[in-house]
Amino acid sequence: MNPIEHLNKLFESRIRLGVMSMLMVNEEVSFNDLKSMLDVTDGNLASHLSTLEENAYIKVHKGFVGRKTNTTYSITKVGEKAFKGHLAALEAMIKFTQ
Amino acid sequence: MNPIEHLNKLFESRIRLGVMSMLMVNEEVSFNDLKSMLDVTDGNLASHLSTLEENAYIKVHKGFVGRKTNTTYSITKVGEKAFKGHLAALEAMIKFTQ
DNA sequence: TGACTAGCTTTGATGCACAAAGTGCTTTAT
DNA sequence: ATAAAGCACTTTGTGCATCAAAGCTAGTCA
Repeated sequence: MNPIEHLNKLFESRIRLGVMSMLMVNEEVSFNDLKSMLDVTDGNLASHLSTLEENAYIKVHKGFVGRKTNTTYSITKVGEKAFKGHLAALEAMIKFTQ
Repeated sequence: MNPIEHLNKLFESRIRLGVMSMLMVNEEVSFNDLKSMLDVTDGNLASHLSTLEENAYIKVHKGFVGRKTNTTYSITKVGEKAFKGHLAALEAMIKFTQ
């Protein structure tokens, strides 16, 4: 049995992994919160977010806080399923090693 | 708290992750067994193995089976520690998301 | 008006993953 | 003896991903 065959390619990036983790825990997270919690540059974050969005793992909501623009992100059903699948694969791998 | 800050960069590759898993479970694994279990080309495997070796995570043993050459790999203390640290970080992240 | 924030996009450099082919050595088959 | 095949690489080349930095647009606050 191959211990790694069910790992999701999209989640090999620590940043995308972090984004998904944050979005599993929080209903909505703003661009700036993601940026500071994951400690990345805005450009870098934006590009990872757009890959996740292209794969329909997350969705974007452009809104306001007071009169300031505020973009938030949330996980989709598809994304949740993909992420849980990945976690299951990781857990299987961890069990495998014990 | 950043959920991904303790993840090990070397273990972002599924192949290196797979090699380490195999070596956690088995005292020694041959080149060909790794190759077939992880389903990779020999060149690709060799290059990942050499990265792991450069980082002292694994060590090589060149021997024989009968009269045929047989190279096996095993995990080092350093590698075991690094891998366990990575697994702990993954587990923390998984817990974080639940 | 002038500085500042938010959220991107673009650019460009660097590095990595991977397949494929080549290599040197040995074994096994004919 | 010669050919074929296996083992364990190394080399080469391509394409892709990561990332920082800079640029950009639109709005905000002083």
